[in-house]
Amino acid sequence: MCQLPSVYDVMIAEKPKAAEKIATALGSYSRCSIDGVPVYLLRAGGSDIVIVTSAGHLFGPDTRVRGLPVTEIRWAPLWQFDPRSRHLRRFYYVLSKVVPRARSFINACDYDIEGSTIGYMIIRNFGDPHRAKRMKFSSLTPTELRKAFVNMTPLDVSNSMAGMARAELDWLWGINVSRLLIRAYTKASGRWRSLSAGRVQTPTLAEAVRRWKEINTYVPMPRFSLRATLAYGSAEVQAVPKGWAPSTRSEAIAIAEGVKKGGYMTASRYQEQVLEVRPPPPFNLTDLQEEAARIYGLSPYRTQEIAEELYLAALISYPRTNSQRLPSTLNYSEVLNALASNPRYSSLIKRLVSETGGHLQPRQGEKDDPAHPAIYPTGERPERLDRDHERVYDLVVRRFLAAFAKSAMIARRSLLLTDVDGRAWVAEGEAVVREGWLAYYSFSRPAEKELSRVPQGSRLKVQKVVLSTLWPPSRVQLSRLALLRWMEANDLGTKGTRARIIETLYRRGFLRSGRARTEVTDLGYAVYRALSAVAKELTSVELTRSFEEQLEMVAEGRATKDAVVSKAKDYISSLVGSVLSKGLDVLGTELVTISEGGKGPRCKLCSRAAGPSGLCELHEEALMKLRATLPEVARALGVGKREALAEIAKRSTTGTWVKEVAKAILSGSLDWPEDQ
DNA sequence: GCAAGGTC
Repeated sequence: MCQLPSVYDVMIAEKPKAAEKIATALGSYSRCSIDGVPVYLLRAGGSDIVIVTSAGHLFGPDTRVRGLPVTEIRWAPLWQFDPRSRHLRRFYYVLSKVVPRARSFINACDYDIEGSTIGYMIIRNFGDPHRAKRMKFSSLTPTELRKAFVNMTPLDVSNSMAGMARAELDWLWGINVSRLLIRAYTKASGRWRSLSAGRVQTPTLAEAVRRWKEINTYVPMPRFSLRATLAYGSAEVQAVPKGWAPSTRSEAIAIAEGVKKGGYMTASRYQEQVLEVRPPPPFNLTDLQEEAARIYGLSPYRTQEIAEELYLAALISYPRTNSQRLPSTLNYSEVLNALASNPRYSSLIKRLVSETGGHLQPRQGEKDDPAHPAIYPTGERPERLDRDHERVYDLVVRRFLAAFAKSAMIARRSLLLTDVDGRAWVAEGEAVVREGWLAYYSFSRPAEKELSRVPQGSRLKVQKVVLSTLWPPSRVQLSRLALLRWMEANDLGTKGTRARIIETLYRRGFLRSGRARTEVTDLGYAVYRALSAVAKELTSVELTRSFEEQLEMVAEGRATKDAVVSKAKDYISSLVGSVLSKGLDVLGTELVTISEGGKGPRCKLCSRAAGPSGLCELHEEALMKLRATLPEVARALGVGKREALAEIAKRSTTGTWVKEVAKAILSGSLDWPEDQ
């Protein structure tokens, strides 16, 4: 239990870890707890301070309205209506006991609009915004926190209003359009199903659709690769064309024969270039998710879950960060010493200390985060971790060690050659000449390849020339990781929500993991089409950009939250009204004909609704691309169109719909205008 | 029940 002073100022932190850091920074404190929620007591600036904490948002928008449209928003404690927020009840209880009795209130949540809102809502519900101040800090370091305490500013109400506006706009768009989808689906199919739309998830679905179409309508263009094996003494040298490529198969064959007949190539220049490769910066969450996916195939969401568990076990620092920078206040050698007690890292750390001579200057990245530094190991010794936790932890430790190590030195060697007809060829080699950070973080080690030094003018005997026809795969990717990268590049969602929102798309059945990659389902495509027809703004990142502009106006006091929200209410109500008044037809038709079969003509190649051509628009698009590319493929291969079509139908890199179209033409079940 | 944003 806690004995509170009779007069005190209360300081509200966003999360328990921050409360602890603030307490530590401000002086010697005593800590007690109520219901397991920590409370810190200390004297600072001549008064008694009580530090209490939330655990993220404590309040959120809710409504009693069940129908459509819904414009009534009530902010309510999350634990009262959101089953996943039940843990917040204890925090709510403690805040409701400690805050009201305070003399004044300090919002010490992270300095961003979400933090401003978290603290403001607590002060508004349990205290009094007129007797409140704001602490502004950009990191949780003692110096910064002390500075923020001395330089407190008036409560930043307009930032909180911007945060509330963000929440209300997201909620209005999300709840209304989701309900509209569900209702249309239920009406058209007679079944209930959970469907959803939102400012972040719907543009992400739209991007998945774009990529899915690209991949499935992809027609590979054959490339003819030549590889000459040359002998230099007892060494073998592999040479490939330099700066040119045969454009047809017959040309490639002629060249291969000419080179073989010529018998030798002449070395024109041997070059060696040593590249300095700096260590990668310490991890932010996205980089960690990328590496865990690349190296271990972990989904971004799984990686995030694991990182959060490692954080709660005090093994690593706060993972929901954008920063690639380690705090200068962190005692690096203390962390290294602690890590060295783990036999797994002791010899690596010994090596690191000797290589750096104890001079620990980490590589810092470009990206920063106002609230948190990059992810680093605390040095705490892990007890027992399962395989995936162990892997993620190991990545964090090694990336941390690598940050202090020297650059790697990579020698790129190349040998320029000329064949008897004067064409240029090149043989390449790569070697690690100094390991540097690669010794600590070996996941990025280049594949080494030898290349002996050959003096200029030497003749190298041609042993063989191999010609292979390549059908390069589409460069477009569709996977959880690819979508995550796209979201980050477009500033969609936040570090903490991106992976989760991607999972939502899978959970709703909009996306599905196929054999090798992700696919959009018929349902996902139907939802995308339906929304393009009735709420186009939801399908693009522009809605987020327009939110950002409006929120900035609110934060700067050039617009009020109520004005912005009420405009959105009007807009969404009329959107919902117009869809409802048309009997949900547009939505329902899209949802049902595409995902369930429905009535009307079917595509000759699948069960989707067909257009006038007898094909659905996806196979139609595949047919068009095939038509545009086929002549070029046939010319490159030196064969007729029908034979080229047979080749395309066989290739594993060909897009699925293109393959289906090609097979149908070959079997005669689909007309091919070019034949007539 | 539907969003997206905090964080346990």
